Amino acid sequence: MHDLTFFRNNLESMRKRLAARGFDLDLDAFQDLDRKRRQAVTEAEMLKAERNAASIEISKLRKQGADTTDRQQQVRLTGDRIADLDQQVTNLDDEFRDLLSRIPNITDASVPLGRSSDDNVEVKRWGTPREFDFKPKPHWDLGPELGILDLERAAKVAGARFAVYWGMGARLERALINLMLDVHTNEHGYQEVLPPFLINSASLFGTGQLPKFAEDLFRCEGHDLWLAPTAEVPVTNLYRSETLNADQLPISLCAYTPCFRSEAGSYGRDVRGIIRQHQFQKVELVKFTKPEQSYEEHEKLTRDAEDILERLELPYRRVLLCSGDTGFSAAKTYDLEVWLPGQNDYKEISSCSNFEAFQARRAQIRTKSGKSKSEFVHTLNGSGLAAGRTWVAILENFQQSDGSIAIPKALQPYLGCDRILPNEKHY
RNA sequence: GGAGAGGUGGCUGAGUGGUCGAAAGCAGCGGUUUGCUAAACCGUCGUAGGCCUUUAAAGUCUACCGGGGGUUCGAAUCCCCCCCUCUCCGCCA
Repeated sequence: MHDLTFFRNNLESMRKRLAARGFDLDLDAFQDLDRKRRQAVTEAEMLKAERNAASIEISKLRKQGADTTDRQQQVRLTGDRIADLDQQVTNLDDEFRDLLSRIPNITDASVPLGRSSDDNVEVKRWGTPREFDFKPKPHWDLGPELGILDLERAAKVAGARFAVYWGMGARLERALINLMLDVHTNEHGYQEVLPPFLINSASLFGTGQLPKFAEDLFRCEGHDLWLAPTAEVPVTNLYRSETLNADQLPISLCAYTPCFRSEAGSYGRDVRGIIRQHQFQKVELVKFTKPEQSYEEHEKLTRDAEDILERLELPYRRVLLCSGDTGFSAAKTYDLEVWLPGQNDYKEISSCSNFEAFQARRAQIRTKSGKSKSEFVHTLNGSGLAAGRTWVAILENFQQSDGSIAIPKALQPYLGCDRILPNEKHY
């Protein structure tokens, strides 16, 4: 959400910058609503001042023993008009807030202009895709053949876009999560948190998923609770409505959580395998920073995510999203894409964003040092990494001609072996 | 799920219908005093929104005592609903 005063004072330039990311701001609608709201507020407040004065007057008169019935009757009428105006103000406020809360963040100056993912800019490439002396298989063949991935039974138990992992498949997922958490907490300076997986509407509003993207979420019937689509939501909202001491910033947190997404509108995309699931596991990195340090921390956070890929010896590239492809709340986003031999392409495995004050303003997360006025923090987050897609990358990149999977050195202590062989107990 | 207690400013904590945005204390900030520190003393000290103003400041008004509704000329205070915290009981991993 934008700062109203700033937005109002810079309407034309905001309109242009929003257009750069493909959002069409209706200036007339904005100004009209803004003007109507201020009119109603002004009128209601004038009447309230009048009523307050009259109440004090009545109080004095009654102490003197005067009959105030008529005066009370008059004020009562004023009260009715106030109630009427207050209702108008409430309605206009809601409407205005709704309008404001659906306007996306503006992108940073370093973000290239563009309309779609075609205009994203590759800024870096690490590792060389391996040369195979046989035709590499996609994970949806490898997993079931090894008896470690079972999509049929997942469909029975839950439905399409769910997975069941057996034996070393399950252990591989757990090993990846443990490796990521250990590296981030021990070597990158993040504190681990384990947040709730169900979250309320206020939290989703704070990070920007609501009100605009409700259809992407799963909701618990009869409760104000939703399944978290990413740990970004519960972790960023840990400090909702709080003022953080500037000396403590930046605060770096990492969290393992499952993530639940309805994937409405993704029909036909990534239907094979486990690239796109209703549930996937992820280790998330979240930072709260002072405004002036957020871009430096954004680079660091992205490097922290990349470090995991490098330890796992997985070739990847870093892509800077263009204005049109950057998400609703973000000012700047890097996607990390891992090489998947089975798809013969790079595929998103992490997304690292700087939201500047956009989420902090929605979630009321401030910072204050000494006597300076409090200001909104900047929030950042990134996957470090999506475990499901890392699982896929391990299988596809390290598959052997005999169908087994070699395990990169860094992961071996976590998996307890250097190779995944066919699961003899998968019936 | 049942019974009870409670939610007031950064914190502690008064306040049961009328200048209460709210006593007092602590912390914070500014100052006086002081060889330094400490103490003492004086002052100051919430947030948001509207009006005014070129912006800001100042000024002024409005709102805010967990959230929402109601009663009243007037609500932190009375009534109703909800949420949260704590204690006990039940249930449960």
